[in-house]
Amino acid sequence: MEVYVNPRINADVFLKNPMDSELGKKIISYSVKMIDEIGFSKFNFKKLAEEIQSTEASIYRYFPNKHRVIIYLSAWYWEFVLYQINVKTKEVKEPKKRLEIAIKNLVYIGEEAQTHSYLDMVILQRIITEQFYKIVRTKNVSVQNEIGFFESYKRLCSSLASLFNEIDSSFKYPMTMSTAVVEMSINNTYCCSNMPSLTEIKCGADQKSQIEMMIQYFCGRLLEKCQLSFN
Amino acid sequence: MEVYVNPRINADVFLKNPMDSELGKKIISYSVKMIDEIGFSKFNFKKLAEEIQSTEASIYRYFPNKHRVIIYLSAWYWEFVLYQINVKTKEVKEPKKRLEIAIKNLVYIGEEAQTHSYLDMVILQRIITEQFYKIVRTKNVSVQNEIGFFESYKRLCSSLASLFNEIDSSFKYPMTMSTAVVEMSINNTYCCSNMPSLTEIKCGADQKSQIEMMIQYFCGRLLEKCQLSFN
DNA sequence: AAATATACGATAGTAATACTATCATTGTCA
DNA sequence: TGACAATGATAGTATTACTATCGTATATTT
Repeated sequence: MEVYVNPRINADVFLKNPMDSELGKKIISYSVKMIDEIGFSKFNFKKLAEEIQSTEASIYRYFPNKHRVIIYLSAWYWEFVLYQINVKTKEVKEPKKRLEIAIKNLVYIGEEAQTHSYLDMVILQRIITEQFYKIVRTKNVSVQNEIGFFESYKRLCSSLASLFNEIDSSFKYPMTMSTAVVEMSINNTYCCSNMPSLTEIKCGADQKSQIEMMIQYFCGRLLEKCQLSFN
Repeated sequence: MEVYVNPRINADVFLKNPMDSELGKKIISYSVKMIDEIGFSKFNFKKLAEEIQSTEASIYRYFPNKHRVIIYLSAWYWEFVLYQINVKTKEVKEPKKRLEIAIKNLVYIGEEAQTHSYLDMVILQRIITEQFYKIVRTKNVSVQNEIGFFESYKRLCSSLASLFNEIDSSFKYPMTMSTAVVEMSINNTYCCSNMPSLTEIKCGADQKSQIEMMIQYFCGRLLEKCQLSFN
C-alpha cells in the first residue's frame, strides 16, 4: 500500500503551493509540530519563522494567514482518511464489511502512514481532534464553503453516506448520520481526555478500539439489518 | 409557567455578578446583541463599552476577558434549556412522551421566554449555535472543566442520558448519545444555512420541526421499543 | 451629618498580534 | 551576462487585550 498521499488541495487555500519547495514543506511540518505543542491560538507566523530559521515575510508568501494553514492541514487530513478507506475497501464487496473497515480507518491512522511523509499523521490527527470546530465555525464559513475549502471533508462524509445507503436504503438521513459519526469519533476522543463525564469512553491504550466499537454499535442500531462484528 | 430564569451560574465565571447591577445587565444584553451582529472574534470590550456608553475598565470589573462572557452566556443558555424541559415534563409520567417533550424543548425556544428577560433567548440560541465549539475547544478546557464552567451543559446531557436509560436500560452509551443529540440539533441548524450539502435539513420556516423529527427518528432507532410520534 | 466604602468613569500606557511594504541578496536558467 | 524567482532583512502600522492609577458620584453605615 502506498500511503504517501499527495492530496489535491484546492489552490485557493494557499498563495503558493507549500509542496513545491523545501521552505514550504518546512512550514507545513513545523506548523503541525507547533500547533500541537502550544495550541492554535498561541501559534503564529513569527514564532514559526523563528523555529524554522526563516522570516515572517517568507511565510506570508505561502499563506495569507494562519487560519488558512489549518484549513490546509485539515483538508489534507480528511483527504488522507478517505484515501485510507478507499485503498482498504477497494477489494471488498460486502457493504457491512466495508463499513467496518471505514469505521476502523476513521479512528485509526494506518501504521504505514507514520514513516513516509514529512507530515506526521498521528500528530495531525491530534490537532484536528482539538481544532476541527474552530476551523469550521468562523463567520465566513459560507464564503469559504463556496470557494471549496471544505471539499475534502464533504467528500469523506458523502462517501460514508453512500455506504449507509447501500446497507439500508430506507434510512432517511445518511448525510446527517455521517457527519454525526465523524464528529462522534472526534468528540469522544476529545471528551475522554478533557471532559470525561460526557462520554462512556475511558482514556487509555484501548481508547480507539472503544470508539471503534461504539461507532459500530451506533451504526448497527441506526441501520436496519446491520449487525457488525462487535455488536 | 415562569420563564424568567435566573440561573445559578458558577461564580468563578465572572469577577462581579452582572445580575446585580444595571451596568452588568447592560453588558450581558448588549454582548448578545453585538456577538450576534459582528461575530465573537470581532467582538471586544472596547466596542462594547462604546455601544453602552461606558468604558473598557468598567467592563473588565465584571469579566476578566471576553471568553468568560461567552462561557457565562452559554451556561445561561443550557441552564435555560434544561429548565424549560423540566417545567414541561414535570407532570408527564410516560418516558417516551417526556423524551418527545425534551427534544422539542432542545430545538425550540418557548414563546413565553421571548418577552420577559433582558436576555433575548432567540438571539442567544443563534449565538450558541455559531459559537458553541469555540467555547468548548480551548487549550485550557480541562482546567475550566475542573472549575466547573461547563456544569450547566453537563447537567443537561446527564438529564437526557437518564431519560434514554429509562426508555432502554440496555443501551450502552447514554452519555455519548446525549451529547450527539444535543450537537446534532446545533450542527444541523448550522449546516443547513452554512454548509447545506452536509445535512438533509432544508433551510426555511419549518427547519426546526424538521430537526425535531430527525432527532426523534434517530432516538427511535437507537433506543429499543422507542417509536416516537413522528416515526 | 460625617465618615466610609463602592461603583464607575477618564485617561494612559504596554506587550503582543496580524499583518504590509520595501529593498537587498542569492541562486538558476537561458 | 543578464534577468527573474525565491528568500531574507528590516521597518512600520493598526488593533487587541489587557493593566494601572486617579478622581468623582452615590449609597451605606454610624
